[in-house]
Amino acid sequence: MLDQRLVRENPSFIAHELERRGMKVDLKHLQEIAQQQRDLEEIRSRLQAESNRIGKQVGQLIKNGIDPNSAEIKDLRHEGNAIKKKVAALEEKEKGVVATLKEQLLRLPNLPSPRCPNGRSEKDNQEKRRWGNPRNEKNLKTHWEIAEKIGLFDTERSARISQSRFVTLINQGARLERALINFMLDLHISKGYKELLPPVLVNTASLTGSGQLPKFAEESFRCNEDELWLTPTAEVPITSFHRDEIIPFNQLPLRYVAYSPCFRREAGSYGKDTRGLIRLHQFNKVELYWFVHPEDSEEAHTQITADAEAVLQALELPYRVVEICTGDLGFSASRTYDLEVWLPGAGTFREISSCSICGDFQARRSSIRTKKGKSTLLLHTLNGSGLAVGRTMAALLENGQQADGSIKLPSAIVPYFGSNHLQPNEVPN
RNA sequence: GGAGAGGUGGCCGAGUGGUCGAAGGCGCAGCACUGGAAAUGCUGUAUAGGGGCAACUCUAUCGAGGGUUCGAAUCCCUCCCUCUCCGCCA
Repeated sequence: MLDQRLVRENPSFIAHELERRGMKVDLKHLQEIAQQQRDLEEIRSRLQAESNRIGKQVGQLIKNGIDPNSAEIKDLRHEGNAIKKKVAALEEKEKGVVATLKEQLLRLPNLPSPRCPNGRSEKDNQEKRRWGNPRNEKNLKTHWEIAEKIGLFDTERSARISQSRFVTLINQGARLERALINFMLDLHISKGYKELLPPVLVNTASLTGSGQLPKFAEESFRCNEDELWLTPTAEVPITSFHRDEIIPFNQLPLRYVAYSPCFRREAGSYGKDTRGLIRLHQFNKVELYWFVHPEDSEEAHTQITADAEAVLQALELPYRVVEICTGDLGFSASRTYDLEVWLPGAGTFREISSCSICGDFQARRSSIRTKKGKSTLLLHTLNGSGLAVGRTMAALLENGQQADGSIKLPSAIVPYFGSNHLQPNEVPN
């Protein structure tokens, strides 16, 4: 959420910054509402002060022994009642104004960082660097072709269980997924991250706090009978882990790592990536999340990205780092680096991690502050995948494929998986 | 699901209609004392939004929302949450 004061005092700045995102917004109306809200509050609070004064006066008089039924007291009561009527009318109006204001504020995305490069779309994202040596042989298989041969997962039967875009991992597939989750968690924990295993059913306030609601309701699965949603990312519960808190300055930064299944409706992506592990309604992810002092957030962004990269490097997976331009920036982010892993079977780089700095955007929505001396201020939040597990498995399959149909696995995963390779399954599923 | 108890400041805990943002204690910070510390003493110690250069000041907040009243932490209604016992269950 954007600062209400900024809306009031400098709406043209906001409009200009949102234009960098490709949004054309007229904030004149919103500014008026914000101003109106403040004016109403001012008038109302002045009346309330008057009302309080009368209340105290009556109390004092009665205490001093004046007859509660005297004319003097009666007059004060009348006066009090008159003010109360005025306040009630103002309050009702103010409530409506506040609701409208909040509703509209919650739908505005974060302002892009001054460092975020301008651009209109995905096409204008900037490649920053590459790591590793991508394989480029012809006739490399896609991960779903490989997986079918080895018997790692079953999508057809999963549709029977659920719908399309769900997967059941089988045998070595299931084992490898577990191994990857544990490997990633241990790697991050060894760097000082604190592990959380949060609920995956989250309430509306949580989704609003991190920015998924109210604008992207159609992207999340919702429970019918309860005010609960399936979380689309562990970023949501982690943000709300500290909602409405003031975290002492000396406790920052707080760095969390959390594994969670993630649920996304993927509305509007029908027909895209229909095969394999790339785009599912349910997938596993290990998420990194930082709460930092505002002054430290730029540096933290570099570090959280490096921590995500460390997973790819340990797994010997070639990737590139892409800086997202203003036109492609996520709703809550002010600046983002995507990590894209090389998928030789598909012959493309695919996003496997997105590392964003959200500034005070989520902190304001979730009311998470820090305290330095006497002054409290909103802190900054950052998140990054470390990594999307299904996509990591896809990358391992495509990058590790051998001429004989087996898959060579990186040594880092051996202690977790128990083997350095995968063999085609002899037994049909 | 049934029965009961309860939600007050960073924590504990008092407060059942009148100047209560809220006693007391703990914790924390500063100062004094000390060679240094402990102990002790004094002072301070919520958040948000307005106004003011500032000192300061106004409003709101005692789980949430309504209501009664000149006045509500205190009375009434609704909801949420927590705890205990029983039932059920992984």
